[in-house]
Amino acid sequence: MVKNMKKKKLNTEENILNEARKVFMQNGYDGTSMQMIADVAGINKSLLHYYYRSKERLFGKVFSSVFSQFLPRMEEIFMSEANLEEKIHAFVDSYIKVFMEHPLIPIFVMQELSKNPEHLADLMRDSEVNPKIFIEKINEELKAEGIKLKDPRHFLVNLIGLCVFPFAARPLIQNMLFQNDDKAYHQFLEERKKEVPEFIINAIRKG
Amino acid sequence: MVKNMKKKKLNTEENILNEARKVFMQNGYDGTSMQMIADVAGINKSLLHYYYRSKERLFGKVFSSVFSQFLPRMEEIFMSEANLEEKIHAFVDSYIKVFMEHPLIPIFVMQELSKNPEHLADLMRDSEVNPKIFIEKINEELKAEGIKLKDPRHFLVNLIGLCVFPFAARPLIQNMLFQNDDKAYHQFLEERKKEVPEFIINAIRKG
DNA sequence: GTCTATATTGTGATAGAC
DNA sequence: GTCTATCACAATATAGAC
Repeated sequence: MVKNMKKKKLNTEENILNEARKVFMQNGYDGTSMQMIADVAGINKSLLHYYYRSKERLFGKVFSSVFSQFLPRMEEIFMSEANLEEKIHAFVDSYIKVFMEHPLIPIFVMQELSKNPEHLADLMRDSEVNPKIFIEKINEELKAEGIKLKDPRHFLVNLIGLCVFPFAARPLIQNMLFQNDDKAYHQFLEERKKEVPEFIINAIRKG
Repeated sequence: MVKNMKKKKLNTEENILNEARKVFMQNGYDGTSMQMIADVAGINKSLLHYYYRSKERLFGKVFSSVFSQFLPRMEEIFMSEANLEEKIHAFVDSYIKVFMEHPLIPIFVMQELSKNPEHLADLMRDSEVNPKIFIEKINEELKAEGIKLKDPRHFLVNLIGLCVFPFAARPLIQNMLFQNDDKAYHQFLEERKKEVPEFIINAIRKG
């Protein structure tokens, strides 16, 4: 009765976006051709242009969808009513989880933003996330806990960096530290859900 | 009297490698064409092939030169006779310095390794760096200082991640936390030479 | 060693039949 | 909406003159 009961075969437009997302994330903008996307999506090259006009526009849609998948979490977690330790745990747990499901997000986002930093302005305008009040909120939070930091931005960068880096540098880490053992690397990531919060909390208490 | 007294005009082969390095680091492998390199190097496209046979081979030379610029530092610092705190300071200071001079290294290396992880095997074979004894050395170091960590690999990943991340995620950080102010971002990096070691040492002492 | 010219394939994009 | 055919151009790479 309801539309879209069949598992696959959502409308073509959404299907293209989903498949384009996979291909772009795997190969980057420059490493992806419209032909590759068409093949993966099981349609003709021309249809891509029919729905999205150009490669750049299609990529734009893909990128902002990826971007909005991880950015809002940050604010959401830190604006909640939990205490600081709980927030740190929630933050780390949430991000390690997303990245374990979508391991290509970090390197994809950083790579493409590195090539086109100017696109960030547009993305931030649409995102409803206000970095300034966000930072101010974290600052209050730290003060309330009696933690004196010269600049809360170091705290935030450390927090995010410790979550992101193991995914961005996966090949290096997995090769050098785990002899390319997938299982061992995976377990390492699981451990970090506890290790990273402990590390951070130790680092900032007293000081 | 001596050869190469003229500042520029080293031999063509080296010149190509230097310019190719800049272009590849800025645009990545897929985002770079042989024409771009030829233009920047001020020579003809064909000469690139004359000296390096193919784009892939030229890229290979570039990549391994970049790779060997930052990998050996790691072992060098940790194999020295300094104590743990000194090593952490030396490590952070050394890497933040290199990356401030060559800010594109982190994202370039991670991006290209992410696309071709299999190349790491070759690079490691040439590099004289043995990760296994390196990790063991750090482990002993930590024990000698009375620091009990379940796995020294978390320590190492944290240490590297805290240095690398601010460069890999520069656009995000600079936009969201510093309103795209170059000066402020630069000062932030300078601060991290002190902030990061303090952060780490706090985190691991006792436990 | 360095150039011009060219071969070959792939690219993003559009026109037009159905 | 979806396809085929095609355009104009850029890509890597090679051959051959100088």
